[in-house]
Amino acid sequence: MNYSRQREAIVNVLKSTTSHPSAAWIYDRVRIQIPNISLGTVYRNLAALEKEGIIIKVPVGDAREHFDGETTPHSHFYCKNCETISDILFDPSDVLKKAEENQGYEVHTVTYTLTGICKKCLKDRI
Amino acid sequence: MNYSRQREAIVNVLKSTTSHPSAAWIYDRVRIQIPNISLGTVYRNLAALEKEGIIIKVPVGDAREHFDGETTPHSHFYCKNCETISDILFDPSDVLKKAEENQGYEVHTVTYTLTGICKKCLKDRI
DNA sequence: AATAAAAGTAGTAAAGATTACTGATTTTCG
DNA sequence: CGAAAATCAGTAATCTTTACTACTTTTATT
Repeated sequence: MNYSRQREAIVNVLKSTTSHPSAAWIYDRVRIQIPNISLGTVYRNLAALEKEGIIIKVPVGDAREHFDGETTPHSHFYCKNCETISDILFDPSDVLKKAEENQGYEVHTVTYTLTGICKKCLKDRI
Repeated sequence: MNYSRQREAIVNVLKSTTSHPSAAWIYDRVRIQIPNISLGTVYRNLAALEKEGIIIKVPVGDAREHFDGETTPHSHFYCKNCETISDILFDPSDVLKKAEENQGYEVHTVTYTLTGICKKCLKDRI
């Protein structure tokens, strides 16, 4: 994997947010630094970075890819109302071992995915 | 929620497979029974059924929605190579309670989401 | 430093997935 | 039965992702 200014900027954007953004959001942010970067470049690099394990994908089931620069084991809550993804501190890595030992998978990532209504939306009485 | 033949057919297709299909796959199957059903109808009903808790969405992070007619607590493995989603038996419901009690969320669904390479693909030496 | 192969990019087009809209049909319930 | 509400088919529009191509940058080697 050779160096590229574009990829470095993408990683920096992703490592400096906790918002689990989509490709389009990352594109908008990186364009502040590199105005003529192409959306295809963002997608290509996100895929490459994920393959290398430098970033991970966050599964939430909303028909969009979301990415996370934080790769240490943790979990995610997806609010169906405001569509925000928040980190939750549960560490699922014991499950990784169990799945590899008992079920024969080669496991790359594990996360709990919780869906429901977040604190803020509950308070705002949606 | 009023009755409709289309919705009943969609539920039946979904309850009779363990493949965690996408909307397009469900559409193709339902069309065998109801040839002039519309894709929009499939999407609308899947969303309505999910809202009612009759089916759930399976989060895998592949930029597509996947649905599951099995709503009892279990977990999912997504193979990055063959893109198959398989059930794994881990019950994550203790985490649901913890999240509601300690973190104040209203939790609707919880699942472990594992990604990696499945047994079959490992054997086939991809 | 010069240079050639490999890797990466911008820009655009195409494909795939989902949502929105409209006028017609079906369901429900008095 | 008959009217209001819900649902539908068909289509268009939008959003998301991938593919392609000619050009540029990086890397390794001299």
